[in-house]
Amino acid sequence: MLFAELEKSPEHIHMYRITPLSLWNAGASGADPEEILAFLDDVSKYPVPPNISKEIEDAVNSYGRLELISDGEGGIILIADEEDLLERLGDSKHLEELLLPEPGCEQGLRVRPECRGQLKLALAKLGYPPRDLAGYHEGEDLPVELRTALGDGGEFGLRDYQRDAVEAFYAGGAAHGGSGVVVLPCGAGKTIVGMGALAAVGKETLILTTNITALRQWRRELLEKTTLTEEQVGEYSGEVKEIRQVTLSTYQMLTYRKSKVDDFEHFKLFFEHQWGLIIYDEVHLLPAPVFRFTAEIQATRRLGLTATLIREDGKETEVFSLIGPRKYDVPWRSLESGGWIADAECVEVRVELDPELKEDYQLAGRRGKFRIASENPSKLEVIKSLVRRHRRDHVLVLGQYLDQLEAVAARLDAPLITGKTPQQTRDELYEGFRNGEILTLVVSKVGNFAVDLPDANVAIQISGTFGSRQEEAQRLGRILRPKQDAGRAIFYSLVTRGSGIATSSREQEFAEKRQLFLTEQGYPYRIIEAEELVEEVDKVEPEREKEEVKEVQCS
DNA sequence: TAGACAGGAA
DNA sequence: TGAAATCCTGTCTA
Repeated sequence: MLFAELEKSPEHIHMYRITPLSLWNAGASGADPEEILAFLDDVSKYPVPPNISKEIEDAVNSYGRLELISDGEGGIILIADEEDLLERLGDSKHLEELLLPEPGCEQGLRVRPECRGQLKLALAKLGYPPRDLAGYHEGEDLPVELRTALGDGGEFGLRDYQRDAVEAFYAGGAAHGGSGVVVLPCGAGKTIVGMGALAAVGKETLILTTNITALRQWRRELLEKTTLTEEQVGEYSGEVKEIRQVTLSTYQMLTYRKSKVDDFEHFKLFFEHQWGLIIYDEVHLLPAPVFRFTAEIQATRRLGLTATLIREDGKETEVFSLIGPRKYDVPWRSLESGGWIADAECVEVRVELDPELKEDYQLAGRRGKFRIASENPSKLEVIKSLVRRHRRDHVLVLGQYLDQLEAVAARLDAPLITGKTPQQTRDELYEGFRNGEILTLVVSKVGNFAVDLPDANVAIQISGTFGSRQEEAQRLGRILRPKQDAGRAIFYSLVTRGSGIATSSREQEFAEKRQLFLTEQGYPYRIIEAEELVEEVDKVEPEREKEEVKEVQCS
């Protein structure tokens, strides 16, 4: 039962924040306020104050007090569970332009159909997110089935949680099912859920992704795992402009404008076909203008897929209102126990700031401090030790600053991939990493989004964006694909320790924020001191290395 | 007509 | 808070 978000997690304490949005999501997924209150009473030292219980109850129940329904003739009516509420809304200045002027019908307020999205957003801001039961336009039929058996005899079917996700999304069937967000960790098969939804809906579909690699990956998987043929799947990108029964495109394509004042040229893609379903891949990265488009196509079924609903820009309400409520969510840890994703351990390594930089650090401004702490050269030694300890593992070194990454790559004598690296070189390096010729790979921010980045079992994060929880989740996801030998995955995060007594560094503060999401998902961070780590590696590893050499000689 | 590259956008 | 990466388009070259 998810009805709160982790806000802070200082040692041994988790601080959750209960927000209207978190309660709406709970309400939308069928949570009972009684259950939530019972849970709170159960874990509270003192009884929950009555006014708080009331607020929680109201918030959970406020999702669904309003409903958008169809009048059967193409019109949309807003109805409420109480006359008063409806009256107040009818008088509201904020809603005036979104409703039709005539009082119209007995049941409720008539909505301007083209304002359906905006109205939902406005009502959510007023604290009454409506349940949208106004239905969807049909869209062109497109019978699709998942190939349940692959040619090589391997069974391919939906895993239980994937089937549950599809069902949760499409609950209510053709009339009502069909808008919402499914939250699944990287590597848990979000594309499969998308295909399941596509098959369930059985209509022409538009799929939007963040980049071309993801687009191609979708295309490949669609052709491999469904009955769709090459002729039915089209790519609408900078290179190719096909519009087929299933069309794949990128957000950047839709948001492209020649200049700031021009129109969005490719917006028409939304109206080009009678799409029965739109799939938003990585919905947490949805660019702001796409919300505007989405507000205009509320009569089309929408599925949002994401590993984390967190948006660093705080546009969660927009996602909730315009794409739909959270329909399905599994804690990462529970997929781990099912063996669908690898066991992972998170370790924060605290590193002393290089003495020569201490003065600079003191004098630097807020952002200067973060940069100096992030690029702390003392991290080099620690990285070296970690790589030495994991010399038989597949290690990814992830960082934010190019200078720093170059220094690390040079020191480790490992290849570096940045945004400037040509695709061909990337492919070669990825291939080398995949087949074990390369054991350590240094990767810049490209690693956050590159779907083709091979799996590793050890990740060392040496610097990252200002407290981005999303990035942290993305990076952990890199090592979560289940390993054949059931080996454990380890995620190291290097953080410069605060210089003063009992003060944290700027980097530490951000690191704490970054770690929230993982803590929420059940991945606690173990903290170790860099000095101890280096010492231990220096003590233990030479012995092991000798043994390894012996083994090699014997064989 | 493909590939390389620069420039703009968010 | 700021740096880095990406994609799309248009132009130039061979």
